[in-house]
Amino acid sequence: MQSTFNKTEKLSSKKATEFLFANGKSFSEFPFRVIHILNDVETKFPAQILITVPKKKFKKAVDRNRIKRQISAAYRLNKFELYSYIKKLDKKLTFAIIYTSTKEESYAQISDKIILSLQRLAKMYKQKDELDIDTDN
RNA sequence: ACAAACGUUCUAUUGCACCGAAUUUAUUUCGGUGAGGAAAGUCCGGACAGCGAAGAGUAGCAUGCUUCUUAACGAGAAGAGCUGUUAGUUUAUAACAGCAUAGCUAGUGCAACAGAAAAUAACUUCUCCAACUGUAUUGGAGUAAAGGUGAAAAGGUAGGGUUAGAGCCUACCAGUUUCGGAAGUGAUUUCGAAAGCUGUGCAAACCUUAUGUGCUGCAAGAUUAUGUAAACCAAGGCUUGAGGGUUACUCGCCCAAUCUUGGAGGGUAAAUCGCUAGAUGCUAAUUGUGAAAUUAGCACCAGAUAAAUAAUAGAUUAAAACAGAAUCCGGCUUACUAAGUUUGUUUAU
RNA sequence: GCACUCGUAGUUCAACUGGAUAGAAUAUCGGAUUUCGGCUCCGAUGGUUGAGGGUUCGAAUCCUUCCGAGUGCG
Repeated sequence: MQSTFNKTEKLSSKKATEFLFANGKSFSEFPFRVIHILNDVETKFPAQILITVPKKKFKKAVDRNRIKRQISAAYRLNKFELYSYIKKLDKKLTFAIIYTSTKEESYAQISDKIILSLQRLAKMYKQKDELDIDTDN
């Protein structure tokens, strides 16, 4: 499997975005805040991601672009563990990553924290999956 | 010394957007292209597109020495005038920097404190006349020569003149306006003559005047499929003028309510076009003081839509900034890099 | 993409279409009062009026260029 990051892996539908922010559950893993929910989205990939960096904290477009690129690079290299869990479910996962720190962090730190938060996300849906199986039994 | 231009390069791994080709019908492979001098601020000007049933005027807004450049401009070039600094000094003048530089002699308004008075100058002084009376006071008139102020005090000096004074008159000096000659496309400069003309400052105060300007912005606007309102259209009927629509207002223009029947269709979400070959770029020659223009040759150089152009590691290095296209151009403004290279100007040797 | 508004002591606000020393409350500090503290009273400190440039005799105020904060329209 290749560590791609296509247009179809990004959350771009307005409706789905509104649904996510209205009904999604969230947790924060500094310097990120993750909002996530299951939804029916037309894509080949098991998940769609939305990366945002607030304009209030980073005035310059160059800084915002750089952080977004670093996050997306970290995501595409470390997404497979999450995919393996989501693939078992019928629905697709949509989630947003919001950068909440006011400073620019190094790439090593961002990559570590992305791995951590993806693991947390994966764990939550793994538990649900197993619980469903238990109730069936 | 100052100003301008140039805005690191390469390797490996993993990736992104668009275009083309192949394979083949939803993917894969290969190749090509992929941010800036400011892409920024949005301070101006245009192109392009739509809006008004056709149009006119007003308001509003902007600009304001001259000539030129330009598609256009509030931008730029070359000049004129004014102001300031420096050098020089009896002056003259030179260099540099800046200037929203039409009109307070169209009208209105404002000018704190101080000062007699801040724009119709009479408070004190000075002079004359009258009263009372006895050497002072009161009243009337004249007078801008003197009065410590102030940012600014009503041309300056000298003489004449007068009751006292005054451009009241004369001479010289300074300025203003008008007329004429010369130079210049012109702003203007310069020479001469005339007018006692001497009229404070502020228009980035209201305003007047000249010129320009319709309004809204690519979320403009066009098309497609899904599908339907209380909004729209047509016909009939009622009504004959209440009202409604039309860019900020006025005129003008358009419609004719409520009811019945029929037709067509919006919001919302999405896709395609608009969308990148152009007042284009580079080079050379010619013209022009210059902004710039003309001609010739060559080139095709981002087009995304939560938004691609990158992430990591390493090398090169003294160190590498400001910063990321969103319809497109021309300017202005602001931000900014170590060493260096190139170009131009000036000064010194 | 357009169209606007506001920046004044540490904080919250004033300052009349330009006039002098930019004022008030509160906070801070000092003193008085109290056995001590609070309340109260008195006094002091604190401002390059967001930054630069211009107009004017004179600018917080007028004009202009930036910086920052915020609002509206589609």
